[in-house]
This record gives sequence, structure tokens and C-alpha cells, in this order.
Amino acid sequence: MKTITITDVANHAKVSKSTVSQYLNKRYEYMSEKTRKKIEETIEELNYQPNIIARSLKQKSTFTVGVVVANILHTFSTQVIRAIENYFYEQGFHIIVCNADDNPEKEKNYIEMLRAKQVDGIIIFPTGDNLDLYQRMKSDQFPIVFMDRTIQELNIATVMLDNHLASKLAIDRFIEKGFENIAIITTSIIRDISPRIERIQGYKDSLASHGIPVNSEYIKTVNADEIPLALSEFFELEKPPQAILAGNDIVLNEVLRYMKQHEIHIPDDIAVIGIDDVPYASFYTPTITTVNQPAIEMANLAAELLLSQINKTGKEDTSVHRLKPTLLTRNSC
Amino acid sequence: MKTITITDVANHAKVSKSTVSQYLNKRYEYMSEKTRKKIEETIEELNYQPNIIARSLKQKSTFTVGVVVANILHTFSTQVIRAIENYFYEQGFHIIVCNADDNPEKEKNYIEMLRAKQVDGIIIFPTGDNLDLYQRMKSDQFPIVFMDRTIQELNIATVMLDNHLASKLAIDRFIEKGFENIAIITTSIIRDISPRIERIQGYKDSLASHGIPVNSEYIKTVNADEIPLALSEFFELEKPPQAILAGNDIVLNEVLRYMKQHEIHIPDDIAVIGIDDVPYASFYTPTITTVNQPAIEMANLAAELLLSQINKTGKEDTSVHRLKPTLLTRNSC
DNA sequence: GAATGAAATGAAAACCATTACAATTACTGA
DNA sequence: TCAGTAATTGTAATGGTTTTCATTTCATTC
Repeated sequence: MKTITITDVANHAKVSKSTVSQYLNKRYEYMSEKTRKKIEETIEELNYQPNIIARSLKQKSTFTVGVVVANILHTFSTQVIRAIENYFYEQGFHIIVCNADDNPEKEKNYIEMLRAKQVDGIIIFPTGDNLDLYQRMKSDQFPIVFMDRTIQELNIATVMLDNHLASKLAIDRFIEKGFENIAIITTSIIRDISPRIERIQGYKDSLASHGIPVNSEYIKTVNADEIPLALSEFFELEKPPQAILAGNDIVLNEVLRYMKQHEIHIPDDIAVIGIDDVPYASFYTPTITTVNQPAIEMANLAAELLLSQINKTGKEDTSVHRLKPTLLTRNSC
Repeated sequence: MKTITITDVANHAKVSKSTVSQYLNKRYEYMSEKTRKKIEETIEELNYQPNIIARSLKQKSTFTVGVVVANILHTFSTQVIRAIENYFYEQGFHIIVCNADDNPEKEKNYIEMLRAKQVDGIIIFPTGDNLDLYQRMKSDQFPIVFMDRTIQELNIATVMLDNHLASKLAIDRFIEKGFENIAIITTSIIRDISPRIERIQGYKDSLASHGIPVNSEYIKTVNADEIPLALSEFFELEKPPQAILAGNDIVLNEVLRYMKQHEIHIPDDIAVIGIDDVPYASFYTPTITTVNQPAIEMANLAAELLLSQINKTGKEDTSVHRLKPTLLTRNSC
């Protein structure tokens, strides 16, 4: 049961610790074939695993990165986690997944824990309420990449969607189909989360560019459980919307559920487009037109940016990378 | 930029490292109010964060557990990850998420990395091909819990679904609705993954218990991308099935997609039940009858079992906990 | 004012691997 | 045999914390 250390290996193989360490770090230049073999065998025999904790302590590098998502319930988050995990696996890194639940307190807690654990970097979907923390990481030159959301004034590398375009794609499609009374629903979070703001702004601008006046009654920002109510309010308007843009996958679910319950027919009674593709979009009845985020591409880019900060390769990149969404045209509009 | 250590704090506060350590570990018994205050202030002033790596090295405990899922693409996996993350957050633990991609090599790699990183325990969805590894962990008394799948001969605590019952619930429902020609499709994995086996066995037994002969043409185990083909083969049979049991959420997606494409009407042309609830089940047209796994409950139980192994509280539990699925009756059957 | 005992604090070892460096030994070819 | 190189070793320092145990401090008591 006692753990075996490098010393044990050295003793067994009748070589010095230094040599074993050289071996472990694959510095074979000054090492005879014979000793290499011997060490190899001994390690095998004793089933020795170097203690990474001890190594990390010395090298100040843990080959671990943290991923703090704002809300793990979004399909987008899980897609991103998966892709990041995949990317870093190839690089020999592990990822610690943290779910901040849209709660800045929890986020703070996680970030501090991760730093105390000496992770080599963090990818974070910022809640937006821990400016001082972000600031400090930045000034400590701690590797960090923002995902999905940005905080303008901080100059931290960011990967996010071109949300403005996302709305525009949807609105253009609605208008092309002849709809002018277009509503938008997003989920509510207290803070000024940039995607939501930008999607609403994109919605407004697109309408304006088509010369359609913005009707504030057509814009709702509510919690997931209040979506049915919000929808009811739409339908009680004297001029109910003819089309609805669902701000994310959770909203889309609720919208579809509502329509089903109230036997409102898509797209005849109301047209629907969702931001975020959903697995069932292509076989739902009707198939659902969605604005797709290139989640994998975004995740890979974020991972790449983080890794280059960790390795200090290339010059510092503090820009906001906005990736383009694509409209997946189907039958709901 | 240089990191501050306990030594810095000690020097600043003019006390010894030991005393600071006592403070950090909240052992105030033998400590004057004065020094406590002073240390507190100094930590605040220097913005000191203890280095958890160093602590871990000494304490041989990292407050981190690994979760190795076989395939992160399943809804079930993500639900479980989320719940486990949540449980351990409360306990001050972090989780490292690993996706083995149903690949024993990758699984092996991960397990070894996790152990080298000195995680305090592992929850694993075993691929089933690393018996020696599992064995070794067991004999090292390393905390480990199996999830979703078991390996009989190992006597390792396991949390899994009562898969036999899952099939039975579905079959009983089909039969209650008057169907006798019932097919089952599961995804293929080379190894004998217990849930798949058990679900098929449950299917056979349930049919038998109703006096219905088992027709092997009605049983398919194929990769996700071969599902359309498998379905076509069903429909080319002289007696095509009247009902299909989809072995997991991915299969269900493919089945629904196929039916949509070929304009086969559910439940009139064919009845469908899926194992694993899916987010859209309750508002799809028709709503989908599913057999639901109590994912959160299962995750919590697994986490609890692992934690009790880590803390060595309670006596060793090596039993296989089988949780009951429930039938969510909707309109697809 | 010294002895006592409890409270408070400190010194140093331990954890395990890495690394640097000087020192040693083993070989090679001339 | 010697120089020169290749291979290996030993030692000590490093990293930051915990932990044990010895020591110091201090108030109390006789």
C-alpha cells in the first residue's frame, strides 16, 4: 500500500535518482541503452507512477486548465466543454469543469479555488460581476480567455458569437418571408450579459434597417419559467406578433412547448426561429429554422488562445474574436 | 508578480510559518487573539492565497475527484456530470471531467493521469476493457465507484439503472397497447457493455413472459450512423415491427429522424418508446413515451458512495445499486 | 522569587520530484 | 597510456505547506 517514489525506482534499478529523473523527462542523450532499458523495466515492474503533484510544485505547472461556464444547462455550454476537453486531451492537459450557475459568488469561489490549485489557465464564461478578479488575473498575466461574453474595458482575449449578426440573419429571414410583426424573447439575467444585449440590439437594428418601427411590447426578457406568461401576453396584444425569435435553446424549448399546448401552428399561425441549434431541429414537425453557433470552432479557438498564453508563444492577443453564425433554413419560418 | 508564500506572511506578521499554518487550518485553540488578528490582517494585506499544490503534496489529498464518462454525447452523461459537479461543489471538491469516447486506451490513459494527479477518487463509466486497472485500484483501496455499467467479478460499488426493468416497462406498455411485433435497436459497442446486454435481455424476458416468441430479426445493435439502414431492414421484413424500442437517446433521435424522412407516422404506423428522457419528449408531435433514468438521484448516490470511501466513513459498500426507471407515458405509444 | 503548568510559538523534518553542478567512472580511439 | 568524451552519480537546493515536538512565554501559586 505504501506509495513508491522515484527513490524506490532508483534503488531497484541500481541507478541514481537523477538518472531516473532524466529518464522520466525523456532526456536520453547522455544515457546508455542499457540503463534506459533497466529503468524502463523497473518502472514497469514496480508499477511506478511519478507523483504529478510533486512535479507541479517544482515546475509551477499543473497541465490542468479550468473551464468556468456560466450555465451548464445550455446545449452550447456542453458542446463547448466537450470540444475544449477534446482539444486539451491531445495536449496532455486535463480540464476542471465548474458551473457558476450564473452566480457571481460561485464564480468567484471557483476562480479562487482554481488559482489556488495552480491551474495553468482558465477559460471563463464571465458572469460579469467580478471585475476586480478579472482585473487581477489580467495584471498577474495569468492566462485567461473569455468565452461567449466579453467585458469591453478589460482587454482580455475573447471568443464569442457575432450576436448582432445572429439576430440579423433571423430578422432578415422573417422579413423575407413577409413578416413584420416580429417579437424576441431572451432569458433574463440580472446583469448586462453581452450576448443578450447584443441580440436585442441586433434585432432592433435589423428592423430599423428594413424601416420597421421597433415595438417595445415585442421584446421580452424573462426567466425560463415565465416564458409561457410572456407568450400569453404577446397573444393578448391587439396586434400579436407573427414571428418569434427565441434567444437561446432553452427559450426555444419553452416556445415550442407553449405552441404545442395551445395548439398554435408553426409556421402558419406563427413563425419561429431559434438561436442555437438543437438536436431535434432537423426532424421536429415542422423542422426548425435556427441560427447556429459554431460551437466547436469557437471552443477550439478559445483553447488555442489559452494555450498560446500558457506557452507564451506568439504575441499577446487581447482581441475579441467574433465568429459568424449561420442560418440553418428549415420549415418553421 | 512573484508569488507570496506562507513564509512571506510569517515574516510580515513576525510569527513563524507554523503559526500561520495553524491559522490557515483554523486551529485557533493555542493562539492569542492578537496573533490571530495580525495574521488575518497580513493575509488580507498581502492578498495571500495558500498554494493548494503544496498542501496536497503534504496531505496526500487534493480535494479533487475524476469523472470518466464513456461517452459525453449522451444526455444522461451530461446530466450526471452536472449533478456530480453540484454535489461535490458543496463539499469543496473539484471535478476533473474526462471523456473516454468509448475507447479503452483513452480510458486507461485518463485513469493513470488522474491517479498520478493524486485525485481523491474516481467515478467511472467503465468501458469494460481495463480489468487489470480496475483491479489494481480496488486492491490499492483507491476510492472508486462505477456508474451506469458494472463488472460483476470485481466487487466495486456501482450505481446503475435497473435495465431489465427499463425494457420491461416499455414492452409491457407496447403489449398493453396491443402490439406484438416489437423491435429493439441499441447502439453498438464492441465490448459487452452491460446496459445494452441487459436491455436486450430484459426485452427478451418480457416478451417471453407474455408468451411472445423472440424474433431475432427484430433485434439490432448498430452504430449510430447505421441506424437508418437497420430501420430500412425492419421495414423490408415480411412482417415489419409495429413498435420500436430505442435503446438510448441517440438512437431515439435517429429513429425519429428516419420516420420523419420516410413519412412514417408515429404512433399510427409504428409505435416508439425511448429509453432516456429527452428534453423535447413532452412537446414533440406526437409527445414521446420514454423510460426515464433518475439521473440526478443516481449521480448523487454515486457521489455519496465515493465520498464515503474517501472519508472512510461507514463500512465498505461494494454492492450494485440498481435504481428504478419510470415510464413517462405520452403519445408515441 | 522560584517552581509549575498551560498557552503560545518556533525549528525542522517531511512530502516527492526536479534541477544544477561538481565529481566520478567508463569507454573510445590515437 | 592519455586525452577526450560519454555516462552516471551524489549532493544539495528548490517548491510551499503541514506537522511534530521542543522551546519559549506568561500568569499563577506557594
